[in-house]
Amino acid sequence: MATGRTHRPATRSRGIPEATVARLPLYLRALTALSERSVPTVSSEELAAAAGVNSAKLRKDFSYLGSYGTRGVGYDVEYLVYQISRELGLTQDWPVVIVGIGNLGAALANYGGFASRGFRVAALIDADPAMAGKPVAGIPVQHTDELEKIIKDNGVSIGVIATPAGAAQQVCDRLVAAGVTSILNFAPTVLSVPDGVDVRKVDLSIELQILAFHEQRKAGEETAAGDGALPAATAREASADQGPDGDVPAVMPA
Amino acid sequence: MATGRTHRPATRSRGIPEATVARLPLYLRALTALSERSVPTVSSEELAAAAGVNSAKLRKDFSYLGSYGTRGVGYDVEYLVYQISRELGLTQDWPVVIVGIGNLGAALANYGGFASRGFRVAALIDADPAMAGKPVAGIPVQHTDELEKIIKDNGVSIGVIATPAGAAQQVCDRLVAAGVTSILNFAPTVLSVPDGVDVRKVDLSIELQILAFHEQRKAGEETAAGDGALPAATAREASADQGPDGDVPAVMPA
DNA sequence: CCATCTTTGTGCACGCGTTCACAAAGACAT
DNA sequence: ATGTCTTTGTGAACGCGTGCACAAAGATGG
Repeated sequence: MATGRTHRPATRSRGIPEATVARLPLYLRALTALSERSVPTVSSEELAAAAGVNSAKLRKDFSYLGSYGTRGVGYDVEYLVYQISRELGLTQDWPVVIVGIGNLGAALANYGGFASRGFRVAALIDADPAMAGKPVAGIPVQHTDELEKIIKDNGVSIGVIATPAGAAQQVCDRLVAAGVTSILNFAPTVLSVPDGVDVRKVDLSIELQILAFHEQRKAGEETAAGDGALPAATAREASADQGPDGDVPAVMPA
Repeated sequence: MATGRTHRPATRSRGIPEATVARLPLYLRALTALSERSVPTVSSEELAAAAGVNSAKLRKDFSYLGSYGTRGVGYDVEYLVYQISRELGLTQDWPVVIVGIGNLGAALANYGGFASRGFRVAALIDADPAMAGKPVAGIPVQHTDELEKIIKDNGVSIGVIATPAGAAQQVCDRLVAAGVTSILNFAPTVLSVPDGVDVRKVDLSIELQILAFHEQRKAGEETAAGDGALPAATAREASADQGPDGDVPAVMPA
């Protein structure tokens, strides 16, 4: 033992684990619901159940933010909502641009989830000249030529890419060059970006394929209940595990 | 103490790590692109670059599937496409139902990614009677009343929920009761399902909030002042985050 | 003020996933 | 055949995330 290895090179102090960050929005949602019902306090057990996680995990997550609970009582809902919102940076306004106003882009523009939590759709951008000026979700679509100007004029740092795969990297490059440092990518492509730029991808195709894998597994277990000779173990499988982990894989088909 | 919990001997053999399963679709997409360009073989290094992962990780991933590579040469593209497709269960046809044909549901229905890889939209279901019969993406929308019948008649085991949050759990329960054992959930809700049912969720709001967290982190490192108006687009070198501790004051509001 | 009861915060151990580094395996040239 | 060169497949170490189990902290009641 005495691993004596480098004890904390850095990455601590304000370093909240990525897995925890990914769960904060989940807690926030549950807390907001409680807040709307005017529930004053909530225990880790209750909140964990509402968020679909283990209570010990939740307490540990909160411990990274500080000690906001009261032993014997629980957490103050309003206070926690504020703390998490602040930690996630939702107390400020984030202008967002959506590039690629096809079916998906339009759906995103109409998605109420944006406006509700500090996010504001600053502009909709599409490469099709015929789309220019046409209002989607009450916002007129602008042409790709305006991309750089829009980003700069609005101080946009978060961009959403909902273009076909072929255009994604090019759009990404332009967004980054114009100053965007966080990208949510719905296109089925692996984007390459310079250091300092965050990319998260969301893809239906990958999610479905993962489901298909497990589905096939389940189907195979029933019919082939011969060699294993360890039937009890099946319940342990991946069963009803909720959200994946810190990251959401994504890849759409061409 | 001394719980000495027996370390699961099972979960091996056919047990491909979840993290690996999540990457297989990524490899498959890269391989398909190579296949279309008639590239016969590919090295782990090249394929890893195309998929955006580490080559050692890729090789280990493939090692769970078996030894499909040739040392000194690489992997046979076509063969690997087949093996991964088979492993993911994509060599068979998966009928899928989409419930909730709003903006998002319609976008999903129109999404070409379904048909392209073993997935077939068997039906579109919506609770609004006015939608019934109306074709979306060439498929007539059916009313929720038909849900159970549709599931059973088509042998559907995978369901996509694109309803408002309030209806999601109810729809989920009905899908499960009718025989669906895999669910892709787009509604911002934590679904509770019985053991044996897989749920994967895709949540735009959460993804954006995670981006906002990192964005705030980046912005906070430079200066506390700056409101929007980022200087020239030289967002290139912002890396080196994780500044030395003690730089972030613990603002404690009243 | 003390006893009891509830719930937080966390030390600890465990298992999974990632990465390094290298021996084994095979292609290819001579 | 033999040697060299390329690339796979994997043993081993490491670090992160998870969950248990419990002591500390504070509320509550007498």
